[in-house]
Amino acid sequence: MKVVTDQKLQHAKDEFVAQWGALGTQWGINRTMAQIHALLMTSPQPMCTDEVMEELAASRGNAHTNLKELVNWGLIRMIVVKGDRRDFYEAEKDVWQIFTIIARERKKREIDPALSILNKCAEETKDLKGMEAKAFHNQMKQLKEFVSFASKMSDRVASLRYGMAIQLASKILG
Amino acid sequence: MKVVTDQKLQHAKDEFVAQWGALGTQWGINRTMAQIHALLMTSPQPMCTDEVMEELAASRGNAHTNLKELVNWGLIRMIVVKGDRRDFYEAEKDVWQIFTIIARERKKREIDPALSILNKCAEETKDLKGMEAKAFHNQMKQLKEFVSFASKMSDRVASLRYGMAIQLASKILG
DNA sequence: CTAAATTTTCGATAAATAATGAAAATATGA
DNA sequence: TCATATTTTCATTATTTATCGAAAATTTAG
Repeated sequence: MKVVTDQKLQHAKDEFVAQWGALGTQWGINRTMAQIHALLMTSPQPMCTDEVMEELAASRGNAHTNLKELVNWGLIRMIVVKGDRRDFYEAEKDVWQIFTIIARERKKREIDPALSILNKCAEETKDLKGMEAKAFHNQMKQLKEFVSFASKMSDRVASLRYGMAIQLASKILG
Repeated sequence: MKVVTDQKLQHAKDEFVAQWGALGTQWGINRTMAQIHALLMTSPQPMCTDEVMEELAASRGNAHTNLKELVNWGLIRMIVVKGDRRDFYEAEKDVWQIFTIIARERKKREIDPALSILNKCAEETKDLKGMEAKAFHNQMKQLKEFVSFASKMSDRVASLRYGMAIQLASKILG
């Protein structure tokens, strides 16, 4: 029975890692990064680079680069095991933490640059005369205001504690 | 003065189209699709395929494919001009509409598939014994519940009218 | 200081994705 | 119906992005 359990567990884990990796590409992060994240989120212990390489059949360079990138995001952290000179890594497992980290990162990559373009185009056309120029300026302004609003919402929500977020959500869903 | 205005306007439009296109790639949609969307969002009239090709220096195949894709998303619509057998296209310009369309599409591509993986992995491990299996199952469950919650929120918010959304937002931002 | 272990970098290669352009299919008006 | 305009498809090519793997750099123990 123990063996069967282990097999089933291993199967589910492998599936999770593989599928999460495939999803990652939909998501704007590469397969290996998403796979490492999945692997560490479901690993009972921190893992070192060689274990990650082995588990995912990835090269050292690839494993290394993506481990560092995940550390940059804040989705995993480096762990020092004393008496061992290798670096180990463990994932943030709290779902709300994961969510806020991803929200911040996406805002940085997707919302902020859009806002800067919209601001620039709105600014450049604000004094122009003529129907067409006014229509363009107005469209930029509308977009800009909306994106700016979305940006603020994103910050606000990501800064809430989980409990507060749930409370807020109940107002929306209820 | 008219010429200067036209030049400035043209410059701002070109910039918007180019930059929006570059942003699109960050976004999981290809450059041409984002450029066409930018172009049509800021065009006073509907445009036909050849006009789009010309404006973006894109091939017919590329323009065609991405126009159709934008129609599928619901971000633009086909317009029939009588006495003209070409297809014309115009963009949805309302920012709240644009937002809800994109939210729906992202949910479909990013949230729903994640939820299905998490459900499967949680289901497969729900009866397993042992610490490790329980920990894995619990992690899947946590993730699943959160993603499912995010999915409901997304639906709910995207179904609101703009006025309601603003009202709700004021509770959050205020 | 030296040697071994480990991390980091990076040019080369592979894989995935986007774009082209021409041929085929379809629709329209005479 | 036929000729022409327009749309659609898709094999080929180009571009971008991801991965490899080995060399260089760094760290640590003795």
